[in-house]
Amino acid sequence: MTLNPLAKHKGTILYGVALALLIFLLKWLEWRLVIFDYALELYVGAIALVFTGLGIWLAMKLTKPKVETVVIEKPVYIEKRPVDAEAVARELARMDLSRRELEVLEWMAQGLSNQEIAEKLFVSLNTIKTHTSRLFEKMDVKRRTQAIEKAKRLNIIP
Amino acid sequence: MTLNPLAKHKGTILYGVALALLIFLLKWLEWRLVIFDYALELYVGAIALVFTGLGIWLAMKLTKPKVETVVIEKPVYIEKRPVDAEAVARELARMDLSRRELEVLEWMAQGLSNQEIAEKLFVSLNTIKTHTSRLFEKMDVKRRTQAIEKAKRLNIIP
DNA sequence: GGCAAAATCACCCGAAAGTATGAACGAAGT
DNA sequence: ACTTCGTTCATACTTTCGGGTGATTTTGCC
Repeated sequence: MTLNPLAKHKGTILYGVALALLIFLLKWLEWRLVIFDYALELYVGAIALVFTGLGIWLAMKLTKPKVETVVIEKPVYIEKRPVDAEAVARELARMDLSRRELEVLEWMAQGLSNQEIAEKLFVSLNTIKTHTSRLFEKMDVKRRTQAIEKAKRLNIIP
Repeated sequence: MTLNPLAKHKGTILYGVALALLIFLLKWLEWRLVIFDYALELYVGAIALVFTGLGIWLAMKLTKPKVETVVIEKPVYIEKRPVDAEAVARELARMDLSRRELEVLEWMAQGLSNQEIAEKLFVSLNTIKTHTSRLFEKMDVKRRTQAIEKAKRLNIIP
């Protein structure tokens, strides 16, 4: 979760505004209720209720969700291709493909044209071209077919 | 999560007790503070603070913890991808690729350009283009990348 | 708040790939 | 002899791909 500077303090700002409104409300209540005998008790009760609610709301807003990790065993069919895991890892690290580039690579290996990939990812054709260019550069290949071949050989792609 | 009847209402009971204690505290404060001029404001402020805290505490205790479930797929290694040999054979028969077309397909999957394949097979570029065209037609694909994908999927190519 | 990387998009140009069509040749089968 | 099929090659044309350059926006991080 990343928040821009405004959103980061949204809670605080909301709290401030809510507090201001409450003070007006309380002043009004003070003025209205002093005419009764049991005004003070009612007033205090109301304040207690309102601020209890405010506390609850605050807590709801501000508590961070607990992250629970669930490990699910999912059967994955693996080719019995003997691979030098270390060499693969080294080459993968050297390539350092970004998430988007990897995504493009995957669709590319599925046989999609740049145009089709662009439509699938909701971006322009030019963007895909840029991605593929950097991809080929990083992977040290000249064509998409070579990229696919290398990716399959390194098990980047099933 | 299963709770016994007592534990189930622990929060409520605690809240009740806390409330009782607070009332005593408030009565005491009321008695102590009425002698000052700004007693009411202080009193109200204290109540607001205390009940805000109470609300937060309540929310913490009573709300179910927000849980973000993160699913981690743990790969379970299984021998080999199960292939429907018959279906593959049927499709292969339907395609009925010639010797030369198969050869071109293999080099294609290695990432070679048409020009490179032509040089490798000692024929002209145009010849390779003809082969690839008929290949795509037979395989019912539009691009070489699709042909490669399909060929790998059907185990025509390692 | 500012920096660096990633992602986005555009334009141009040449290369490669793919489509369409036609044609020549030889081997295999009837 | 005739047909069929695979292979070969060519020309012309369209589409896609890939390289190069530059720019703006978004995002992650310190």
